Amino acid sequence: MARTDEPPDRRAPTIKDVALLAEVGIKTVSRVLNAEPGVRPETRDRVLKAVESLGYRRNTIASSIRRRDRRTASIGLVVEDLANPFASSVTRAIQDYAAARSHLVLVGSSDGDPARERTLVQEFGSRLVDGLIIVPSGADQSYLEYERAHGVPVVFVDRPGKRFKADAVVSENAEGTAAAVRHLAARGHERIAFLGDRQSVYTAAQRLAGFKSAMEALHGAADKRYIRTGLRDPRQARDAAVEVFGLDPAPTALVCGNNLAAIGAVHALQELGIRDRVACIAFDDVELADLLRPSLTVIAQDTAALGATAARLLFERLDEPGAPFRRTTVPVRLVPRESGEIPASA
Amino acid sequence: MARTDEPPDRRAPTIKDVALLAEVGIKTVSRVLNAEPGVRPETRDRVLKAVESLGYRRNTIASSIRRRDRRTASIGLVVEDLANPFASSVTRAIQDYAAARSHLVLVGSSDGDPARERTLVQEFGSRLVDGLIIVPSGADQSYLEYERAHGVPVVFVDRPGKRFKADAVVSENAEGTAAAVRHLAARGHERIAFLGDRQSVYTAAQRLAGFKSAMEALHGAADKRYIRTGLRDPRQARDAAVEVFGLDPAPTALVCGNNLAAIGAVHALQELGIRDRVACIAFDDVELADLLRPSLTVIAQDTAALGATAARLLFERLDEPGAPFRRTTVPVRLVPRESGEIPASA
DNA sequence: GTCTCCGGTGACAACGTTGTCGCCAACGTT
DNA sequence: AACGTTGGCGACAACGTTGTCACCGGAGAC
Repeated sequence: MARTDEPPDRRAPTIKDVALLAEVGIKTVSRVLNAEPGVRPETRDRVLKAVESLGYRRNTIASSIRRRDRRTASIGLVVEDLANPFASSVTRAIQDYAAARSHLVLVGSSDGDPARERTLVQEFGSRLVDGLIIVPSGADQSYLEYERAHGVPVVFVDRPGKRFKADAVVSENAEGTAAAVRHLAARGHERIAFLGDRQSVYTAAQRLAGFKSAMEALHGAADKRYIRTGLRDPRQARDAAVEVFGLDPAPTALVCGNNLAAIGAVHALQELGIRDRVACIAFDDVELADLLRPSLTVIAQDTAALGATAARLLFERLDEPGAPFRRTTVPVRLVPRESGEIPASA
Repeated sequence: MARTDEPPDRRAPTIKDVALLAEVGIKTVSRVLNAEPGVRPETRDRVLKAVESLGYRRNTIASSIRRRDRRTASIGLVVEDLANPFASSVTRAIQDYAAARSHLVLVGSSDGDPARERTLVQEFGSRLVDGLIIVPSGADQSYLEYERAHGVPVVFVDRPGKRFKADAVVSENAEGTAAAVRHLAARGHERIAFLGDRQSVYTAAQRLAGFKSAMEALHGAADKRYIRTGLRDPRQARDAAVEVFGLDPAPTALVCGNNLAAIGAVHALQELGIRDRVACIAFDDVELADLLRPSLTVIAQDTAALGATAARLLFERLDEPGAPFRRTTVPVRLVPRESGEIPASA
């Protein structure tokens, strides 16, 4: 007995259905849909009417498997953690750029795990993305040769990849911390502490390097006891800050290498009751930074530019695969608020 | 003359290449890849060796067009603005749930524009996503009937859809603001102000409703002069707060309907110099809320649960298309900090 | 020895689309 | 009148995969 309780037509209409209804060949439908020449206006109208009345929608992925360029009009993005405001802001900018070129974005979070990053890239690859934008983790992105060999270009964002040359966009990290140091020095600070992430993370290393070179230019050299790295979360940053400000003499100012360090550090200063006396500048702008007391001076990254540039580089690479690789930098901006203005004598 | 400067083999290897190398038929390769029974272990090994040596990777989308279930192992997600921490946090939770089932997530931002939402859904549809998770905007989601008719289930998150019945997960918005009111009332407050978004936004309406009913239960009714809605950004919220706290008698406490309103309101209280005297509870947790002085009491939404539940509902719907629709609610949590403890007499 | 059955396998169609090619009618040119 | 050209169009192959089916050889039943 025939089953009649099935939904009548689960399948979406295809060009075959359209062709049948419009009484033309399937190729003519394809021509109309792709705006190819060689179709009489009245035939075109018949096809469009059939498309309309069936609610036909092109099957992009079936089309892509047959098309010469194989493009799926989608790109893959790997960030460390999409829940992090830095990542989500960059992602949003990439989305907007991609949308303007009618592309969709597949997003995955690697959590800084190279294996997870690689898995995501493979999953993207098997979905035939046209290109990849990656915030690289780990010490080796050479596995990406496979993607490139098969026509999938890669752009790195936030950090350059390792063992794999490709287009990249990064912030001017070293310049940012250097500017922070100069800003503090101009307020009379000489004993400036630094709290940062693991040095294996590109941005963390760059920011410390900028800090050190600016300190050297001013005072000969930075005091190593005031520099703490390898801090992965606010808790570790807090503990490190408590230690550093327990030194004698204690620093009079503090530069934080990222927002997690900043959160921990402000907690520590609060607990120690010296939040009003120690100058503080943090990398990454944070929501509400201007509502803290004292409000927090930050080195803000231009996440919109970071994302938009990464997307631009990718699309330009798609348009011109043979062009030389480019590494672009995006300026950071010191946003002066109260915490950076506290003088050394406080 | 033949062009020899082309890359030697841009095309990724296919099962045909694998079959050739392993000296088997393509169907046997397919069997091995899909772990179908009926392949001798030694044949299997030959195939796997060939897969390995060619670096073969299954073309998921070619496979999906032929497969009976047509699944592409990808889902589409429409949020309002991915750069918003609420959205990115929910997205991250959905990603994780999807990844655990080997699914990828396509994400788009609607910016609250119903037309954009619809465009995104269509783009997702033409990429053959297996399902959709949507934060709906506008007054009519009935266009989703098309997707459902063609086998693409929909789950709403954060707000229910309008004119379209589907699974949905929302926060206990009304309970949240009601709890805030009760919390303030227990500290002696009777004149409590409310700042919120446009009432056409589901969550904003729910939160005001919870506020009003709790006020009625306590004091008979809320004073309408203390209630301001339609606030779209921190600037408008600030202005409204300045007006409300200029009234005589002024409110002694404030409930903010969302984080943007909270930011504006805290600015206003700061400017008016009454930040230490007016109690304040805000919907949505914000980074650094605990570092403000006074630290900000909030009604935190469980974004992780919201996202995970949405994903779970979607996958369960995929597994069982005929089941009755479910609307799930996720509890909110009042996080007591300093600003909620300020007594009415302050 | 013949027949049946079954595990293992491959040839081929099919998915929805685009690329290639050739057909037909209408037209202009010799 | 015969010929080439052109615009408009459709038949069919192909993309990389899975589904259907039939084939082959050997084991077991009679």
